[in-house]
Amino acid sequence: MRVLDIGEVASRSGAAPSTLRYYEEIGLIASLGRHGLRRQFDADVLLKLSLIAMGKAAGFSLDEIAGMFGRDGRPDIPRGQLRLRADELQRQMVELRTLRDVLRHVADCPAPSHLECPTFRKLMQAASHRKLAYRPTNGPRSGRKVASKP
Amino acid sequence: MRVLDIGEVASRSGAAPSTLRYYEEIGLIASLGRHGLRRQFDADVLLKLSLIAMGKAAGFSLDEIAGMFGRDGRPDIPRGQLRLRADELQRQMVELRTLRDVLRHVADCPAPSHLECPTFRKLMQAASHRKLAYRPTNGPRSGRKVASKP
DNA sequence: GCTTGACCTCAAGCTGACTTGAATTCGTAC
DNA sequence: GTACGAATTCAAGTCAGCTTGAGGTCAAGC
Repeated sequence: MRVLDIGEVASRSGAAPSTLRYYEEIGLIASLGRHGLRRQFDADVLLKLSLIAMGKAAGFSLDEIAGMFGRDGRPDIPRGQLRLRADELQRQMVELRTLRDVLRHVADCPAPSHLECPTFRKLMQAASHRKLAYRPTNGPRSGRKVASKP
Repeated sequence: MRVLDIGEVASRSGAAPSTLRYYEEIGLIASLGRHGLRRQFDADVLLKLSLIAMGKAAGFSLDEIAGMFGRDGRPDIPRGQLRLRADELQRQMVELRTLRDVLRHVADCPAPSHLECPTFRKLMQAASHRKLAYRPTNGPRSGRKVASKP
């Protein structure tokens, strides 16, 4: 079992030490113990950090990501829920693709002003059916708090 | 020229009145004036709010969005920036797809623990080349401040 | 044995995008 | 003319996800 100290985890994962400390504080990752003052981590933490990075990239909050790990720190989500999440990601992807296409169109459209471009106006029409809603910071949903393990 | 008061703009756009006031405060939208205390808006503001919504969905900050309107209040979006953003959306999509695949795999994988499943590990390997980096709140970049018009 | 440099803790600060609350002011309907 | 409801202002609060800074501690290398 390889043991890494925080500095190494930091440089390998790209996360700042302060971030790792923060993650530990909120119970998202766990350290094995200390060497003097220095936190020591199992090398597995790198894998977990990758998962966390992916989750963040996908728009999940840290709370939600934390909910995806079981008591033993292993990923452990009811399979049905996983499939639901996957489907939601699928939908999100479709939205992103649409948006990407809009942006590309607008970037390449030769009309002097976008308001004069019929394609743009049409896209705007389509978009304006969507309602604005406030979502504090990022992430599709905020729910349970990250629990610090007792 | 249709004139709407703030309540109507709010209900049509889905943005809360407080949000509209906030947008006006930072110079993102402008009101025509008042009827008594009530702000009055040109109906055009709805289009602008749609644009703002799209911009937000695309990951632009309000600052950036504000920068996309010319002096006359018409959208005037730098094409290069749009392409960059589209490319970033592309990358985000790829991440989402990977995560979706991970989730789907995990949902269907019969291995007792995912960490022991070679497929899982391989997917994670692929993902782990990505570095984590802190981006304060949302949006890939924060830049100029929204200027209130003099 | 001393220095060095990376780590530690703890509280506080920051960013963006709003919301909330208290106290107030209107226009309109009765 | 008075009550009502919706809007107003302003300062302060909120949220996530960290970073920063001051002051302290430790293990390893010389």
